[in-house]
Amino acid sequence: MGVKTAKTVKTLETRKEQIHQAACRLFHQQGFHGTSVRDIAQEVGILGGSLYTHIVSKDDLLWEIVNAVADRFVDRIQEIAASDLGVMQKLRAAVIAHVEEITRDIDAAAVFAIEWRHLSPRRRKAFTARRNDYEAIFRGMVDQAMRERFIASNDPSSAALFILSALNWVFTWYRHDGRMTPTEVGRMLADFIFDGLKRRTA
Amino acid sequence: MGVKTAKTVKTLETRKEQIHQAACRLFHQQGFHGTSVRDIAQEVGILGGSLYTHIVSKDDLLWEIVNAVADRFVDRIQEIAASDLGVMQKLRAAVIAHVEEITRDIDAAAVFAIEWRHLSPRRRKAFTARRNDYEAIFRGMVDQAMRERFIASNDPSSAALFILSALNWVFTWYRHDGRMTPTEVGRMLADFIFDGLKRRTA
DNA sequence: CCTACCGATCGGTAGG
DNA sequence: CCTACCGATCGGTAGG
Repeated sequence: MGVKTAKTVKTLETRKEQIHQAACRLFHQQGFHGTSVRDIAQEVGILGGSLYTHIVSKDDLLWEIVNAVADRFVDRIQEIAASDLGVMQKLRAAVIAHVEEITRDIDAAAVFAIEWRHLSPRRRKAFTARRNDYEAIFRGMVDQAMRERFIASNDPSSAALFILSALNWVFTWYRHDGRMTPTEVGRMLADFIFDGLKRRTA
Repeated sequence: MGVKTAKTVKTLETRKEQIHQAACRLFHQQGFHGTSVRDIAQEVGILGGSLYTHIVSKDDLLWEIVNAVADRFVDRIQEIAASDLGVMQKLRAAVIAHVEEITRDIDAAAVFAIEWRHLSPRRRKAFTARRNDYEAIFRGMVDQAMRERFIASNDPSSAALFILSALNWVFTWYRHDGRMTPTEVGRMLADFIFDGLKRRTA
């Protein structure tokens, strides 16, 4: 037994990570309530009851998944907000980061976007609060861009909702075997959002 | 008993309509697999087994709901496509119509957007085909607008996905007690999509 | 539309 | 991590 004891790259994952990955895939494909703990266990090669050595409850598993995604979103935008970029560059960077995070793991992104509704009421509330914080940072950037007269509208809430809407649906159509990288898609969407589709006649 | 025999406006609905409405609400709030046929039955004041006088199966109920929504989307865009409007006016009208249909019944729109995944495999395929047809009409308009040089990009697929993304997320945040009507939201989003958020410096 | 029921499966646990 | 099990609930049906 030397230093490289891993049989394959796959088995470097801990069982916990395997369970998270399997749960993401199944929650995305079949929905939270359409996935049984036995489905998840089977995917990692154990029986249903044995899952409970690794998880507290099915609800707790969902909670860990959506929180891991939320952590990444919040980290990315806080770093951008704290940078010394101009406000329009910050907004562009935030759009690209959002697309990068959504496409990093489509299954996890889908669970984050859709299945969080099925958290227990207490946790659903906590999740909504975190997402509101994230969106508030976004809205703050939009507001500043309006005050600095880069953005035309005077309704930062609606403009922020427009941006986030355009981004949040990406998980339904992005394909990793397509012709664009996540960053390229992010840049393209940033162009569409800030410059619009219409040809500038100037 | 005169002409106006209805006890309340509510009881004018047929039992079938009551069931559809209750199912939409519950499928949206709890998800398809998180809603039992007994939940739906309780909402209309009968027992679980009695539902089956009105529906064939739970899957069939979901199918009827998503198809009713699909019918409305397709009707609206076909009427616009067949009109004699200019291509940019058609696109604007299609954006507004899409928002109007999504906000007409938020519960139904959510089931249409999200819960269709839980249809039986055969019906899921049929649903995807219908949605692809709808999106193809949208994409055709975008393509024509590019050929007529109204739209700058030369990638109609990506531009159409951008538009539909911006619209399809609206069901998560539109509130009927908010300050804008569906048509106003549609017009605003059309402005954002085609003109962009950035102030035109011309 | 209800009563009464079907077999299957659910999330989760005890004890090893 | 498995064996064996818990009470609860699932979608759906027969017979009235």
